[in-house]
Amino acid sequence: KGGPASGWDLEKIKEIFDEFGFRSLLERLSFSDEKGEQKIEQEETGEKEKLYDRFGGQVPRKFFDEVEWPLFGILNEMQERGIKLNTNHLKKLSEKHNKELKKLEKKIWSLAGEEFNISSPKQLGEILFDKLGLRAKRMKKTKTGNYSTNMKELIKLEDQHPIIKEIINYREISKLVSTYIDALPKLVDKENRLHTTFDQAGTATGRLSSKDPNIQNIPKRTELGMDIRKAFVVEKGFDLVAFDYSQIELRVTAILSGDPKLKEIFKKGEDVHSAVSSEVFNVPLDKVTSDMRRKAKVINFGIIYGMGVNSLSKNLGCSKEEAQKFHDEYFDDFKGVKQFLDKTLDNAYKKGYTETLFGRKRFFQELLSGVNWGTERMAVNAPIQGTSADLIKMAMIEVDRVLDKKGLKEKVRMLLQIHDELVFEIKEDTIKEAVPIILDIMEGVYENEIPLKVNVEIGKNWGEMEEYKTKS
DNA sequence: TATGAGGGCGCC
DNA sequence: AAACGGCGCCCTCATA
Repeated sequence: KGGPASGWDLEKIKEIFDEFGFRSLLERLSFSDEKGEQKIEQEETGEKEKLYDRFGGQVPRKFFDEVEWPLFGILNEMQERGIKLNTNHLKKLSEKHNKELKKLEKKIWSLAGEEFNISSPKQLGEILFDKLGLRAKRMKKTKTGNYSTNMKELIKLEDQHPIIKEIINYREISKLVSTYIDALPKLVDKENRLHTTFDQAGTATGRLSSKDPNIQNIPKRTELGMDIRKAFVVEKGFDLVAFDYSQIELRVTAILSGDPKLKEIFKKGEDVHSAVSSEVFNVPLDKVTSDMRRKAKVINFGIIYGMGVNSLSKNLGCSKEEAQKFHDEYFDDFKGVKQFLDKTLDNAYKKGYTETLFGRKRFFQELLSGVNWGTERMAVNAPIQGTSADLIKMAMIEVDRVLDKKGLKEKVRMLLQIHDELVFEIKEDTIKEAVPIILDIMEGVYENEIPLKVNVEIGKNWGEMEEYKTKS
């Protein structure tokens, strides 16, 4: 059964059975009695109710029957199919960057004047703060009272000592090498395919999570990150196609709040950060500078995350007074958003839960017994993040249904879901037919005033994707 | 050898 | 004074 300490994992057992051709034997054994049909039926309903229970009353029965349960089968297919990994490419990256780590290690040691474990925050802290005596303003401390050595703190120290730059460099490389470059190849099957496990009911908001490996946090921000993505490849004769919802959480915010200005921005198809910037800073759209847009972006994210004035000022790198000004200005411009957030919170305190557009609940027992600032932010975020999760789940089952109906499932294979993005492996000769189908389903999954927009990218690997334009 | 906490960090 | 939502995994280190 694979108890917590046994080290056995049901998927692994299945794989082993497959490998030795025992799977069919297993199935014959399980279903060989005269009531075979009935038994299969029972096991299915058993599975279904088991999954339902795992949601712990968070999803309405109807939503479960129509979305979550059909999704269960789809996720299983995605997991079994897996995605192809170019392990040779990773092997090359591993050699190159492990060498580089050795070099950096020596350099750092010589700058420090002694050998130590750079990967140990404790040892690193002793070198930086005790031995070298580095200091900065407002240094953050860890839970255990030591000075933090995280990225943000290191940057503050950067111009004080040449060692910092090297450590930052070392950090990035060692993170990506140990977590991805050296770890992923160990997890592939005989065909070099990587099989994640999606957890459908594991998050508080309704999102999926992914593990062994977590395919939802593959690097992409840095050059080395994109190099790692290049190892995610397609089978010969196929293309990798990624469909990602543009600004889904802000669009959902517009849907849920009905805020006229935010709605208008999306209806006009404007760049939301620029448009919000134009409102908040009271300048015409074409006078929005890149710095103003950057600030608006921080504010937009802040809304989604229930950010307060303090963290806003930290993130913008401005004074609290200034942040307060932006904050007030935003909510003055987007009164509907303000009302929505207030109402969400009010409801959470009254009922002890929040709800998505489709009735998925997240419970906050602690709010029933009084004010709780930490929880408030989660309560504000839950319906936004949750509704987005609902929408993409709905799109997934509709895409699967249509592909099945058209007999395209062999040629159009859904591989991954990364929260607002679906990745497919599509036969080259089917791209033209399949892309518009998937695109339309995703954009049309919830018809309303506010358009949902999906961007499409195509390539032979996940690190070299190009925009795909459909003439429509 | 296994577990859990701590620090840190990858993604959306 | 004031740390912003959701995840999973790496290494270190103490402990069992």
